[in-house]
Amino acid sequence: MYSKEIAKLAGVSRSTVSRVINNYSNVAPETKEKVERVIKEYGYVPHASAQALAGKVSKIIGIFIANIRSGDEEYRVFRNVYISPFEAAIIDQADKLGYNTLVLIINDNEDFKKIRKLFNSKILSGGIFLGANNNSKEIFGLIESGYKLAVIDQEEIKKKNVKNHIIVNSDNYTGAYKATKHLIDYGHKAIAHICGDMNKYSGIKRLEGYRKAMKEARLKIKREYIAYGDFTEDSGFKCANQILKDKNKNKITAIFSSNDTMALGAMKAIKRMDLRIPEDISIVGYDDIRIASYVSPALTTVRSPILEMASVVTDNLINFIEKGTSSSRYYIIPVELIIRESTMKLT
Amino acid sequence: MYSKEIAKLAGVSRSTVSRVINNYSNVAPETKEKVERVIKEYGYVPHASAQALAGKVSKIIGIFIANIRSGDEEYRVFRNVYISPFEAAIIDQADKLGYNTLVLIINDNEDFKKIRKLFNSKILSGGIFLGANNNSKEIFGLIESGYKLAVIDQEEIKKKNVKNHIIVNSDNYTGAYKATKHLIDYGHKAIAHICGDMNKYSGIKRLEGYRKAMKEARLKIKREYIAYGDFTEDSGFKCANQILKDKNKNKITAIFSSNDTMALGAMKAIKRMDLRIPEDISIVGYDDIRIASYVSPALTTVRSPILEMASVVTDNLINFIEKGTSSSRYYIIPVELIIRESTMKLT
DNA sequence: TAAATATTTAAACACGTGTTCATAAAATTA
DNA sequence: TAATTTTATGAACACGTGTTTAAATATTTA
Repeated sequence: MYSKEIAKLAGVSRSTVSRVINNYSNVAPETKEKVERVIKEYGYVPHASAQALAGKVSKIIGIFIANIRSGDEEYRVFRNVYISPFEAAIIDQADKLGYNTLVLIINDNEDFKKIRKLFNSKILSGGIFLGANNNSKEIFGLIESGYKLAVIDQEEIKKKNVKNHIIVNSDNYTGAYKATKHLIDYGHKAIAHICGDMNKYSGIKRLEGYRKAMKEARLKIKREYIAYGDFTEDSGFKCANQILKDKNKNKITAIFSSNDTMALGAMKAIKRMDLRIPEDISIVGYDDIRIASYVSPALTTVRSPILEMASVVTDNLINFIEKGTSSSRYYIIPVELIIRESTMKLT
Repeated sequence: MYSKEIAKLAGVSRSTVSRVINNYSNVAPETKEKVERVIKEYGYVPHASAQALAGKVSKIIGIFIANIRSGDEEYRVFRNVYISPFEAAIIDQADKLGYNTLVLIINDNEDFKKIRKLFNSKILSGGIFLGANNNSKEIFGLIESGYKLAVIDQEEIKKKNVKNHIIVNSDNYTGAYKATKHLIDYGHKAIAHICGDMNKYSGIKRLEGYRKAMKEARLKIKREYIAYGDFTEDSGFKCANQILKDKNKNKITAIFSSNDTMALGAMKAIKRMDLRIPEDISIVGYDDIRIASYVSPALTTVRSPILEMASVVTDNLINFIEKGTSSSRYYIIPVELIIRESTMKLT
C-alpha cells in the first residue's frame, strides 16, 4: 500500500496525499478529511526509506553503550546494572517524543566506525553515549564530523573545534563529597577510597569530591587510603583486601567506594576477613543500584536521578536534531545521599 | 560522499562501483581493487535508505519488550531484571551477525501499531518479542501479516493460518518440576506456590511443573497452597502473607515462587512475620537474577541459559530473514537448579 | 586474419516520497 | 462584470542505489 494507491482511492493526486501527510496548510478541509479517511482505512504508512531519501530525517536515535572491558564474560554481556535502567529511561522518553531507539554496544574502537556508518547512511539522526571514557578522541571526532550527539558523564569540552554537542552529568563531585562528609560526620577519620575507572569522568570527579571533604576536615589522606579499581565487583574485592591488609597499622574504619558494584565486592572481602559491617568498617557506595537495598546490611549510597538525567539528555538531543540549536550545552544534575545500614557512628 | 563521486575518483562508472560493493563476479580484479581502495580511503558507506528503496532489506531487527503493567512507576521504567540481560545478549549476537537492533518497549496495544509501522516502512526486517503474553492475538496478527518474528516464552502455535515464526522457550515445566522436587526431596510436604502472571506462558508452565511434582509424590495441593501473583515484588509480598496467614493451621514449610523477584517480596514478608528462612520456611525462586545470590540467605533458584536462548533465537531469526525458510520452529532449552541457602532439609 | 565468444562497462530505468512550479479554480476587489 | 488575488491541485523532478539491457572491448577460436 503506497501513496499512489491512496491517491487513486481518494480521487486526488499523489502530491495532495503527501501534503496531507506533511500537514501543509493549503489543502481544502474536505479534501484533507477524505484523504485522511482513506489513509486510516487502509492503514497506510509512508515508506521510511523513501522519505529519508527525499530529504526527511530519520526518527531514530542511537544509544551507544560502552562495555566493561575487564572482568568475566558473563558480566560483559549482562551489562552494567547502572547503565541498563538509564537505557530504558532514554528509550521511554524518546518514544514519548516520537523517536525510536537503536542500541549499540561499544566494545572497541572499531565500533566507532559502525556509528559513523549508521550516521552516514542516514539511519540515525542523533545519538547518546553512555559509559564512555572521558575526553574520548573517538567521540570528539564524531562531534567534529557534525553528527548530533549527547554524552552522559563527560567533562565539559573546551576544544575550539569540538562544539555543538550536549553533555549531561550527575553531580559526581558533590555526591562524593556528601558521601565522605557523611562518614566524617559519623566520626570517622581514617577513611579509604576505592576509586573507579579513572578513564571515566565519574571516577575522576568522585575521587576529587572525596579529597575535598577530607581536606576540608583537615584529615590527611595517607597513601594506603587510596586503591584503584575499575567499577567491577572483582576490583572492589581486590581493592578492599589491599586497603585492609594492614588494618592494624592503618586503623581504617570506613571506606567510600566509587560505585555500588565495587562496594558489593568490598563487602564480600570485608566479611571474609571476619570484620563486621558497619561495626568494624563502615562503607558507602554510589549509584543506588537495586541490589544496594537488598544486601545485608543495606548499603548507604548516593543516588543519581536517572529518570531526570534521561529526560534532560533526550529532550535536548531531540531539540538539537529538530531545531539545530545546541551550542555546547552542559548540564549538572544534583544527587541525593541515601543513608542505610552500612554506616554507623564511631563511638 | 556518494557512489557517483567514488565512481569519478576511481575512473569508472557508478554501476561498476555498485557491482563492487555487492560482490558481482564480473568485475576485473584490478578494477575491483582500485574501487575498493577509493571506497576505503574516503570511508564511503552506501546510503541505507537508498539501498532499502532499491530493494535491499534493512539490517535492523527489533526487540519488543513487554512492560510490566502493575506496580510502581519506577519498576515500570527500570524494566524487568530478567529481561534486561536477555536484551543485551540478543544485541550482542545480532551484532556478531552484522545486524543492528532497535528496541521498543510495549506498553499497550497501540504499540503494536508502531511495530506494524516499522515493518511497513521497511525499517525492520525482523523482530523478537520478550515478555509477551501467551497466545497474544496481536502477535498472531503480525505473524499473519508475514512479518518475520520470533517469540520467547510462548506456547507452540497450532493455528493453521499462523505460521512461519520462531518460538524459543526455556524448559519452564521441567524447571518448576525440579524446584518442587527439590523441596520434596528435602522432606517438605506442605509446599505452597506463588504463581506468576498467568497470561505468560512461563507462569502457566511453572504452575504445571509444580502440580506434576506434587502429584507424582502423592501430595495433595490444598486450596491455600496456591496464591496468584504477577511476577512483581509487591505481589510476592502479598502472596506470601496470604499463604502464611493461617500457618498454624496449614503447616506450610516451603514455598516455590514462580520467579525470583516475587521470591524477594516473599522473603520480606516472611522476615516481617518473624519467621526464619530456611529454618521455618524454605523458599525457591526462578530465573537466577543477579540479586538472588546476594540476598541473605542466598536464594535457591532455577537458572535459564539466557545466552544460549539469545543465540538460538537470534541465529534462527536472521536465518529466517535471509533464507526465508522457517516453518514454525519450536525450541525448548534445558534449565538448571541452583541450590543455595534458602532451602533446608526438614528434620 | 576474421569471426565468434567472453568479459567488462555505461546508460537508463525503478524504487516511493517530498517539493517546486505552473496552472486551474475559486474568492475577492474594483 | 471584469480584473485581481488567493487557494487548491497535479505534473515533473530530485533524492542515491541496484539492476537490466545494450554496447563496447578484449579474448579465444577457426
